[in-house]
Amino acid sequence: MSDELSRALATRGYRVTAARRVILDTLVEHGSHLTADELTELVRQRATGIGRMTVYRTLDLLCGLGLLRPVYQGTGAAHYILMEDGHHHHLICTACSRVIEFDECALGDLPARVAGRLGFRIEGHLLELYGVCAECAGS
Amino acid sequence: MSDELSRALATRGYRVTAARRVILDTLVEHGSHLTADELTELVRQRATGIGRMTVYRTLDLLCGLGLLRPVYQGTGAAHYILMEDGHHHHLICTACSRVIEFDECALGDLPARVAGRLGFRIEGHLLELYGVCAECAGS
DNA sequence: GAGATAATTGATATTTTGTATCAATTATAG
DNA sequence: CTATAATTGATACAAAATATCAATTATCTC
Ligand SMILES: [Mn+2]
Ligand SMILES: [Mn+2]
Ligand SMILES: [Zn+2]
Ligand SMILES: [Zn+2]
Repeated sequence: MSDELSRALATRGYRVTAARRVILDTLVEHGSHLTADELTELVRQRATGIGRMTVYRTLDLLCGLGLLRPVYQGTGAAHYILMEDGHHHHLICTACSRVIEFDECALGDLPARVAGRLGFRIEGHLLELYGVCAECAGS
Repeated sequence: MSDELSRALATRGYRVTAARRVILDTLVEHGSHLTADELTELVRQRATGIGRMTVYRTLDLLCGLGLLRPVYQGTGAAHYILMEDGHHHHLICTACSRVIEFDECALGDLPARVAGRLGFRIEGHLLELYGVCAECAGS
């Protein structure tokens, strides 16, 4: 929910402005995987006059809070994924670049083990599995 | 080793040219996390006259073969990580952006389970754990 | 509510990063 | 060596990200 993102901003002293609200709503409703400029386009369909810079800055803000994460998905632009509950998981076809999400998160005690050894406090993770999808394999 | 990368190119019909050899050597010896332009700089210290495009293309080639992977590490440019044995693991401090590698790979049968369900043939993965490092936490 | 204060915004300019093109070069096969 | 095709690198271009700053807006104090 975009409400959660709003609250996350608010509790850290950031203002939840009209522009930011539209950006967050659009981001959440579209379900991530957007680039900054793609998001700007969508945002401008809802509210005219929102600057590109504001979108970039809002994305940076969320990234800084660990709620969002830039990843590559083929092109040169960053695609942003929401880190709901701190994590996100992808299955990516290296042949057709298809990206599939999956929820299963069976890392077990790996994060805790690694973190403990190195003195980290873990907050989340991104797991991307690479392979060849059924369509691309059977050709 | 850069020999492995060379062989990977060779066995797929790509020529292992002088320029490519220097690029691969530099990439491996420096131990990844470089951007394309950073790598270009380093490459040019070893062999003058190597074009930026050749570096970009060689990186693309390796990415296409699943031996390399672009990730974001703060800046707007792609940082390339070597996918030795098909995988790579990061521990990233969200406070200071420090990136630590770890080898431990205890995903268990997760890849196989997810892959089986969706008809994927898995070739590798990237796991990034996000958190706060000891230095940043104790301040 | 009015004014002071500081955060935020968006236009603009600039830099950085990535891509397309193409003639010249180089590697490989025969 | 010659023919062929892959590769290269200069150049031009496009896309993406960042810097700047005056104008606007939100919040706080009164
Ligand atoms: Mn996703
Ligand atoms: Mn790494
Ligand atoms: Zn596919
Ligand atoms: Zn740190």
